Amino acid sequence: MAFGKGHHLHLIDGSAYIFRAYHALPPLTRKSDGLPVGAVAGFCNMIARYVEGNGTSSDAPTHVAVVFDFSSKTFRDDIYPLYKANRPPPPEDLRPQFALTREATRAFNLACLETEGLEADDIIATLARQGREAGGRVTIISSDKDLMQLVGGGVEMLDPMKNLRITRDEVFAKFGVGPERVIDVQSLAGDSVDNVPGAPGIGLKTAAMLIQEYGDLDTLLARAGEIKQPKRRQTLIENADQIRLSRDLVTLKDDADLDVSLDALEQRDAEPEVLVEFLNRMEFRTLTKRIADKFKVEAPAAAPPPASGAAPMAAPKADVPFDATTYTAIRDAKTLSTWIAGAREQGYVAVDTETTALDEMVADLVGVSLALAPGKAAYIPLNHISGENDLFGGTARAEGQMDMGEALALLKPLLADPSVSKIFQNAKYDVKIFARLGLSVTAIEDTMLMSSALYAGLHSHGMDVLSEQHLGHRPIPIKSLLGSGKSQITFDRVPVDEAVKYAAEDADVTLRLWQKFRPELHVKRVTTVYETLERPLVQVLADMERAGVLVERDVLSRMSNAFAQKMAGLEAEIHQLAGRSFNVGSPKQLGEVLFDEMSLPGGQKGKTGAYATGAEVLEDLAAEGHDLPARVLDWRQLSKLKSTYTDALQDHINRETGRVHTSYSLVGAVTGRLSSTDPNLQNIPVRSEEGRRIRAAFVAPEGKSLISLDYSQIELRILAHMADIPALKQAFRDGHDIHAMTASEMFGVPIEGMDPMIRRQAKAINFGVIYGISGFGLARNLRIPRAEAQGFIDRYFERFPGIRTYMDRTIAEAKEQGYVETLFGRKINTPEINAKGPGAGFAKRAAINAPIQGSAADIIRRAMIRMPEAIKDLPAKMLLQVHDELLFEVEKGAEEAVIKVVKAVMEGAAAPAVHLDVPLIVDAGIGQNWSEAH
DNA sequence: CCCGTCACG
DNA sequence: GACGTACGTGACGGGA
Repeated sequence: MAFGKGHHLHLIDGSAYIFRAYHALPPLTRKSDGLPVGAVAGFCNMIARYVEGNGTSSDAPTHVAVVFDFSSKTFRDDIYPLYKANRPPPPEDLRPQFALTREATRAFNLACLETEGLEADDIIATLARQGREAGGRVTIISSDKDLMQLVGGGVEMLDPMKNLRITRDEVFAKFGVGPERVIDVQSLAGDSVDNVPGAPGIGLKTAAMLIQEYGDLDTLLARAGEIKQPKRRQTLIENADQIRLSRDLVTLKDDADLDVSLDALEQRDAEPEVLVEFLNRMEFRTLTKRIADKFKVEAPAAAPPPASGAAPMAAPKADVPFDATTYTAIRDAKTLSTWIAGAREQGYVAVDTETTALDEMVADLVGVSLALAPGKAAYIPLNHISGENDLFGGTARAEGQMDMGEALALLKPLLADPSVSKIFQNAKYDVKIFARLGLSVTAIEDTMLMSSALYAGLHSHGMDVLSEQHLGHRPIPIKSLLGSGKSQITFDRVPVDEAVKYAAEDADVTLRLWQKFRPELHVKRVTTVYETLERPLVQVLADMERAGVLVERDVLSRMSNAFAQKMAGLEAEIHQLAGRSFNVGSPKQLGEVLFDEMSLPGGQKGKTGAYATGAEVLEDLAAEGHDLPARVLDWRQLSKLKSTYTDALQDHINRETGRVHTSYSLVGAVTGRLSSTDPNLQNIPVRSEEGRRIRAAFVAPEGKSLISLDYSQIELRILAHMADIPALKQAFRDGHDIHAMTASEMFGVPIEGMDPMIRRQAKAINFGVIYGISGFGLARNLRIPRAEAQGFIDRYFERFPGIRTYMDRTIAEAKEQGYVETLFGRKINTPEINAKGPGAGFAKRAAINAPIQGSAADIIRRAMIRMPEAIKDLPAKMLLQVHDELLFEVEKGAEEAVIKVVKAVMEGAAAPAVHLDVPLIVDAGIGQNWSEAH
C-alpha cells in the first residue's frame, strides 16, 4: 500500500541519539575485548524504549526511519569551507561505534538511512516533504532546533528527552517567528555551534524582531536602508551576501535524491533471533535478557568473562531472571536458620527491612528480607495484620508469621558478625530500625553509597533508578501495594503473599547491584572514596539522628502567635495600600497589584508570564519610596519564618523523645555535601535578628551546654591550596584577614583603617571565585555596574594568575575525563560540560565549584568519622552538621575539654591523606542555646 | 506536580 | 558577539 492519508511516518534523528548516548553514559567497554560500546549501549536502550513505547501507544507510526549523518563532509562545505569548522572531531572512543549503531538499527529491523554528501537533517527534510505531500502525518523525533523549519502542514516534532511535542507554538517560543520564517531568523542570527556566520551583532532576539517587522528576509535586505539604528543598518547592508550565504547553509535540502521510497519504510517488528544475537554479541547482558524475555526466546549464554585476576567472589553467573515465584516466605525458625547458615557460609547477605513509616524514628518493623544470590531471596513476615477485623473492630495478627522476638534473636548474631557483610540499599534506614530494636549491625555495605561514589552527577541513587539503569529491571512499585494519597495504607496491612514478592525482590535487587558495583569501584578507582568517606558515616549519622536535638516548643509556639498577629496587621496595611484585598502570599496576584493596578515601574514577566516579585525587585521598589513592597517584604519574612520554622518545627518534635530528629542524606548533593530533611536543620535562620530567635529555641537540656565548632573560610583555604596561590596561602599561614588582604592586593590600599566597603567588595569577589565568577553575577551581588564588576575580576586574575589557570585546568579536566575530582579522590561527573548553549555556562561553573565544595565536604566527613572514637571517654554527643559546622551537646563543666579534642580532630581532618599548604582553623562557641553557641 | 520564593553554607 | 549566569541544598504556598 502506498504511503498516504492515514499513515504516520516517524523520522528519528539517529546521529543525535548517538551523541546523546555517548555523553550521557560512562565509558563502557565490551568485557571480552575492550571495544568501546557505551554509546551503542545507550543507543540500543533508547531505541528499545522507543519501540516499547510504540507498542503501547495509540498513536503508533506505520512507517519508521532512523536517519544518520553520512560523514562530516557535505555539499555545505563546498559552499562555505568554514561550515562546522569549529566543531571538534568526535572523540576517539566514539568513532568505532558509529558503524555499530547502524548495525544496531538494522538489528531492530528499522530502516537505516544515510546518504553521501547529505546531513541527516536533509534526508529528514526530504522525507518529511514527501510524507506531507502524500497526505500523511510525519513526526520528527529530535530536539534539534535546525529541524524546526520543517514543522507545520502535518509535520510535527517530538523531543524524545523531554517527551515534548514541538508544534508551531513551541517554534514560535524558540524563534519568535513561525516555522516558515525560521530560516530567515537563523540566517541573520547565525550559529556559533555550526559556524554559520549570520549578521555580526545580531542575535536571535534582534533577528526575530526584524523579521517580524519586515515580513521576510528578502524584504528586510531590500529595505535595509530604512532601519533606524545606524549600526544595525550598516551591518545588514554590508553583510547582505554573508547573510544570503548563511541562508543557503541553514536551509535544509528537501528535494534530495534518495534511493528509498516512503513505502519501503513500513514499520516492521524486530526478528527476535537477529536482535538478541546482536545484543549478545555486544555483551549487553541486561538488555539482551530483557529483550529475550519480551520475545520469549532463550537468551544465549553470556560471553565468557575475561580471564584476568581471579575474582574473590564466586564467578559471575549468567543473568538469573527476576522471578517472584522463586522467592520464599520464612515462617519458622528452622527455615530462618537455614538461610542464616547460608549467609555465614558465603560471607555476605543482602538485607532489607519493611516498616510502617518512612520516618525511622517512629516506624515499626513489619518484616525483614534476605537475599543470598540473584533470584534467591526470602521475606520474613513478622507483624502483618490480617484483613479481617476482629470482634471488637480491632485488627488481628495475620497467620503464618514468626514471633518477632524469636526471629530477631536468630538475626542478632548474624547482624553483629563482622565476618558476614550485610548489604543494604540505604543502610542508615535499616540500621536505625534495627538499633531501635536493640540490634546493632556491623560490616555494612550500601549500594546507594556505592552508586554515589561511582555515578555522582549522572543519575540519582534510589533503588528504582539503580535497578532500571544497571539491571534493566523495574522493581514492583511500592505504590502498587500501598496506594497513594489519602487512602494509602501501611505495609503491615499488605497481605503477606504480596509482601513476599515485593520485599524479597528489593533484597534481590540490592544483592545484584552490589555484585555489579563491587568490581566497578575498582575499575573507576573510587573504592577508597566508598570505604573511607561514605560507608563509615552510616553508623555515625544514624547515631546523630537518633540522638536528636532539644527544641523548646513553647518558645516556637509563642513566636508563631506573635508572627500571626504582626502578619495580620501588615496584611491589612497592604490591602489598604493596594485599594483592595488579595492574597499577599500569591506572587501572581501581587505582581498584578504592583505592576498592572498600581503601575509601578520595573515589571518584568518571566517564562511563565507572571511578573517577577522576588526580594530584589521589591527592595528596589521600596528604595524608591514605595510602601507596599516594603510591607510585603516584612510580611514575607514573617510568613517564611512562621510556616517553615516556628509552625513546622513543632510538628517535628518526636512524641517519645521530645526532641527533633532530622534525617541526613549522604547522596543528596553531587559534591559530597550532606543534605538534611524532615526537617531540614541545615537552614535554620541566623542572618536576621528575628531568625536568630528561632535558633535560640534549640537548647541544651538541664545540666548541659551546646558547643558549636566551625571551620573558618574552609573553601577559600582549599582554593588557595588547590590553585596554589602563594599570596593567599601566606596570608592564611600568617592568620591575616583574607578579605582585607585581597582588597589590599587588588586596590593597593593599606589593611590598617581600610574602608569596610572595599573589604566587602573583596569578600564578594573571593566568594565569586569559588562559584565560578562572572561579571554579571558579581555585578548583581554588589549592585554595581557590570563593567565595574568585570574590572574587579580582571584585576583579581591579574593579581592572582594561578586562579585563572586553576579554572581553565579544571574545565579542561572535566571535558577530557567527564568528571572532576576532590582532593580526596571523590569523582563528580560532569555530563553537561560539553553541552552547547546557555547550559554550558552552568556546567562550567559547577565544575569549577565542585572540587572546592566537595573537598570541604570530604574534610568534615573525615572529621565526623573520627569523632566517636575521639570523644568516647568524654560526656559529649555530636548532634548536627551544617556543612562547615558541628554541634555537640556536652555536660556542663566539660565544655573546654571537649572543644580541645573536637577542634584537634577537625583541624587535622585532611591528614594524613592530604597535606594542605594552609592551616585549617576551627572556631568554637559555648551556649545554653544554638544562637549563643554559634 | 511545577514554579517562585527564601532559609542556610 | 549574543545569551543568560554567580555554587550547593530543602520546604513552603499558590495555582494549574
